[in-house]
Amino acid sequence: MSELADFDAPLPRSFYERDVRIVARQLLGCYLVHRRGRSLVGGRIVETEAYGGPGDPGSHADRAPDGRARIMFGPAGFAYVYFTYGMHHCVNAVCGPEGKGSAVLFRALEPVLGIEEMRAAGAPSSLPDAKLASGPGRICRALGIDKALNGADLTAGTLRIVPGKKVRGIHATTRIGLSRDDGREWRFFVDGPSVSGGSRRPRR
DNA sequence: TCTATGATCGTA
DNA sequence: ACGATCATAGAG
Repeated sequence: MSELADFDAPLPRSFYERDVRIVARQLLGCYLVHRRGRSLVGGRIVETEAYGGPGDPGSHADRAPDGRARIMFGPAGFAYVYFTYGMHHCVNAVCGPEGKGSAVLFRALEPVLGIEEMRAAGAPSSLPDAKLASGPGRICRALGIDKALNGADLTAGTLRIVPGKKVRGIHATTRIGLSRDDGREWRFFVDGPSVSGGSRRPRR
């Protein structure tokens, strides 16, 4: 994987076991990579959102802790993958101490590895390469992530996060697309063409 | 059981 | 601005 850090040296579990806001910021610049057969598909993380446990009205963990979000209450460093709007998957990394119920949602990647595979996964031909993983649903479509990866160990399985270069110029805004929220600025991104561009997106 | 809705995206 | 499309949550 050439200029990238090694797929065989993923972030350790201790990285995820800290406050979800710290982890969300430090994940920027790291690489989310999925090994599919012989090939690697992934990119540089440029946008994340932090979700707290009970008490964060925007978090799935605030609603039904024994439902789909129960994986959020388990140990850190595992994937929480859910299906929404009848057609999209979204992927998170469980963070914080076990039982806290917090996680980081991956919202956008800058495509780096397996760009041909990303495009073949059903992206509209009008989408430029930079936008192939721009948005939580697009990340999962581009990398081939679905509920089969719910609960997967991000430190050892086929879906991993590997360290990258430290980033500067992190912006913080309110989170996108929530019906219940309290305005906390827990969305983090670094400027660039791969940042998601939904119609409800707050400006910098 | 039944119904409403969503941490979205593509097209108009 | 709207429709797709279905698992989940909340109501009855």
